[in-house]
Amino acid sequence: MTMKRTSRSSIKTTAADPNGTTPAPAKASSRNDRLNSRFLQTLVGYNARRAWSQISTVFAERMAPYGLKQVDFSVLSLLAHNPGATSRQLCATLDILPPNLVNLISTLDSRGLIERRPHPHDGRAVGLHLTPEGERLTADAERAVTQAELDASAKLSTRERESLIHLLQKLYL
Amino acid sequence: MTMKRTSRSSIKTTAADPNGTTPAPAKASSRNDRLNSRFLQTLVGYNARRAWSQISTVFAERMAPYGLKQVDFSVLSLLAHNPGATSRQLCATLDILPPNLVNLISTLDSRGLIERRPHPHDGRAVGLHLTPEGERLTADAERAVTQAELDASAKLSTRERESLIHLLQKLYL
DNA sequence: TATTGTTATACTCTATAACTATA
DNA sequence: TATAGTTATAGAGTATAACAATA
Repeated sequence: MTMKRTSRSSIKTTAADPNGTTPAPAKASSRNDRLNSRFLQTLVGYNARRAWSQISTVFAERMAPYGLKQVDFSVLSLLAHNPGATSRQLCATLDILPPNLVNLISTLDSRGLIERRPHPHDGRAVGLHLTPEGERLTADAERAVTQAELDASAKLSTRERESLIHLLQKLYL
Repeated sequence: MTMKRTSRSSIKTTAADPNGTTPAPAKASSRNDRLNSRFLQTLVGYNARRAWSQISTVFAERMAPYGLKQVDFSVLSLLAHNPGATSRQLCATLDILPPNLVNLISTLDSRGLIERRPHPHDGRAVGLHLTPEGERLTADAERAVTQAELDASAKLSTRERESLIHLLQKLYL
């Protein structure tokens, strides 16, 4: 498996200089690397993409020990709370296309994390269920994700974090 | 040019039923397509990705007449406010990798929207500038983007929109 | 020795068309 | 005729290694 690069931005920013705005030390380039991006920063879309990218990095790091990518985790978590769900339902809920779910499901099956059972009412469909091992791994991963989220949004207060989520949901729900 | 699919979600939701939670009409599938995704909805990352995806769709539609994708627009807008910027600076600002900017810059050049001039102080670098046509198109595109953003975030008040942007920037800046 | 811009390339993500088996 | 799951495949997005010219 090829790893996503750990993080570009985390190389350039530190806890002491989280904004990366400190004047460059003497050894750095004489030109200023950062451009004026004031207009882009007035856009919800631009900021949402940048923020998501930042959180993604933390997410990927914390999920690596479990061998899960974001979609993998989303599928497992949905199955934990919706046993017997079908591929079609996962696709509708996560807004992904059926062909792109096939290999993912197949891999989770091969790893022994999920099980395909005939659907009780529809011979075409397949009900997906977590195995006991899948349930354990998903529960662990959910705890790790919750912690990763808190770490990635450490600059926000609890109220700010809740407010942010509420505002984001107003955009897409 | 291949068009990104206009929008999955906008087909399934309407102004009258923005959440898509209304019980399915008689003709629809007997099973409920939507799963319980309460856990995922507690995650900033998940919500940011979904919200960005939603805005992306609107953005792509509105930028299609200009023949611009998101990165294209970001580059043009940065050059409008930072004439003479280098590829290296664009990469650092937008968090993209140099090899992935080459064709993009080359295409904008071929279209006559930007110009490459020798850098005044550094023989290795190339200063990028908008052409008059590039300036006109960028100004038009910026107005269209501003309007697209307002439309895509129409469910938010001005204060909410500003608050959302502020909270997102706390995550990545 | 380090950096800018570039080429070539590979891997992942996302999308469409078309097939099968069931309904 | 429509839907669930699948196959094959194409295109976009993102990543690394390595090179030439310049600092």
